[in-house]
Amino acid sequence: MPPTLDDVARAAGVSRSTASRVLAGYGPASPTTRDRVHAAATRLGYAPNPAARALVTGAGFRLVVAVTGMDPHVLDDPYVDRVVRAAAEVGAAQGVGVSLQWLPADAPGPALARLAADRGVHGVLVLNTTESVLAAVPDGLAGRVASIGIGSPTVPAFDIDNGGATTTMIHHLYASGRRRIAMVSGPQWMPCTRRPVDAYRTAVRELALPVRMVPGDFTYAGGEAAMSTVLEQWPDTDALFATSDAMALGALAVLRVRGVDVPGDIAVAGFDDIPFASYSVPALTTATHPVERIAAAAVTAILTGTRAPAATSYPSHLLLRESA
Amino acid sequence: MPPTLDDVARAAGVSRSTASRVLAGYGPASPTTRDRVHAAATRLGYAPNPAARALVTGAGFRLVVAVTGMDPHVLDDPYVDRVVRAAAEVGAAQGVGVSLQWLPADAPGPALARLAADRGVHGVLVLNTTESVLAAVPDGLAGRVASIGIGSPTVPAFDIDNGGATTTMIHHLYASGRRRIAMVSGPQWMPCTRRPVDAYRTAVRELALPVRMVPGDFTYAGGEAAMSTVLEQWPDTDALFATSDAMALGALAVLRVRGVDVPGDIAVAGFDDIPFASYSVPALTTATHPVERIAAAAVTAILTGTRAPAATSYPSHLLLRESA
DNA sequence: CTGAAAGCGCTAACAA
DNA sequence: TTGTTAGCGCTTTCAG
Repeated sequence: MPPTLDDVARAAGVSRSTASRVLAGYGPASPTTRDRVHAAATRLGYAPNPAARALVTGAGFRLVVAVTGMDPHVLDDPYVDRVVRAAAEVGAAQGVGVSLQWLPADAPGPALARLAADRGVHGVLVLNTTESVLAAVPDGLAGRVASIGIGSPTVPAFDIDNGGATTTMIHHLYASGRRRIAMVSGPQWMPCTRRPVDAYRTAVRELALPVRMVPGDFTYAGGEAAMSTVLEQWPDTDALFATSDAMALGALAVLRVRGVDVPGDIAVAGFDDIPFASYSVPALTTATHPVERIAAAAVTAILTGTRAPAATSYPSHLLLRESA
Repeated sequence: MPPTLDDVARAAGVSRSTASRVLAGYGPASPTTRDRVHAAATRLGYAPNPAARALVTGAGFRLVVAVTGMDPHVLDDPYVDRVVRAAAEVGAAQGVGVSLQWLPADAPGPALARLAADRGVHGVLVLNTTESVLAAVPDGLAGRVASIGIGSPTVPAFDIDNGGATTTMIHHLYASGRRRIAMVSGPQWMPCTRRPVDAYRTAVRELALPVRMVPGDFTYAGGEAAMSTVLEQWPDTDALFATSDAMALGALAVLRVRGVDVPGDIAVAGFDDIPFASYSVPALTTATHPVERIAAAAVTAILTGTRAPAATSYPSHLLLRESA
């Protein structure tokens, strides 16, 4: 049987409450007592029972990653994998585990209510969220929710600066001589699509370039379709910025089949820096997407319970390779 | 305040223990009582407090994914991401979270002991494990550990049949006319490397083909190096089986640079079916690696506490594309 | 600065 | 078939 706090207290010759205080680093305690308790604890290999602690403090011990989407397939995404992985790694240090679930975009209320009622839930990290989902976050969850993406007055946001990344990318393409730059955006219902679109519009207006925008869906197939559309609609396009590497790789495939030289005829840039972006032919120019760091920060904010700033933005960095 | 079991019992006009029994679906209870309790529970929106339950049952509420390796970087692997993701999804249903940590291959003892002592740990899923790690699993963890990879008398194994996959792949290559088939294995210290190697040796012996084996490390760069070695050592090689898609893609890159036609001159096959295997040029022939299903089964075994069979093997399926 | 006492919400003997 | 009882291990007032 693992030692309990009582064992430690007895070994140190103090009461259980004193031992508790010392080990929590909380209230007053004489140096002597402090030392004795710590010594006893380490000697016995004492580890607090998280269940007992959770019971009395009312805190949960599980962090839920809730992914907004139309259907449960939104969970099948390497991006989600990375977030969960990072969360599971950060949580390990504090003894909190991570669980993953889908949050129906059209009716998030019940699921959120369930999370709020579940005493086992320490906090919630929402992904791909929308305004309506954020509006449906119950008061019971206040202060223990964070979002990777957009935020709200009650939900702090941790997000990549994809608007800035877009601006940087367009300027890079312009600087390398491109003058007819098309962009493939994400799905229009996703809030994370807005800033890149705005940034693109602003940039091309300022540079006096034509607006060439095609909506995409972040997938390889979507990238193929978008590239075909662009080629058909604006045959003289000399650069394409796709807001995901998967779409950029799809675009690359279409251009290869059609015998279009990249980057000679058309430059192609992606976004995310997925593992194989550097192994495509030509190697894909893209921008980083420090998912793990963002997720770690969001999880830490939830776990520490510190009042996080309304929005924390993470810079993206250009990765210049061969395709643009 | 969320309702407690006492509230439910009072609302149903029964004692707390009766309510507990009914809700647990455990002991005896008259149909009337049963209905009344259930009705009260749903009316009140009762959700049991997992901490209280864990405290009294002594069960943990956290499943630890422990990845064996030389250094903490072993966690930076999409494969680990997938396992953790699958575990987090399965655990969500039972209210258990997942946390992730590295298990030093050379000194797994202390970490394992800590896991065994931590009352918050429900069970442990070990990855990439070795015999010595399995031998170091403390008794305290008995019955709540599972392995994806090799197993031991106390640790049930859930694994892909990579030996069978190898045999199938070699026979496929043979059937398509290849007679000088090289293989790039995984790192030799990893137990999961053994069966494919044995299967390869057996297959080529039976087919009266030469043995051409190069050790790899599962990485893209390792695949490049291995391909170069093969070309140098056995220039007339007409097929390469790499035991990871990443290595196969590296091999493909080398062949492209050297102007070797794939699959015309050399057939290349991988293993894993990573997301972009189908988008390489030529599209990669490979074999599936149903990680999520395996992980889900292992987690379920730990969670249900059922005595799992010593080893469960999952079949791999050939995915014929262009490269072989 | 320290100890006594109460109780978090639940399960599981045991008694009725 | 049901209720009573006794904790699980910890934190936290409240007295000393």
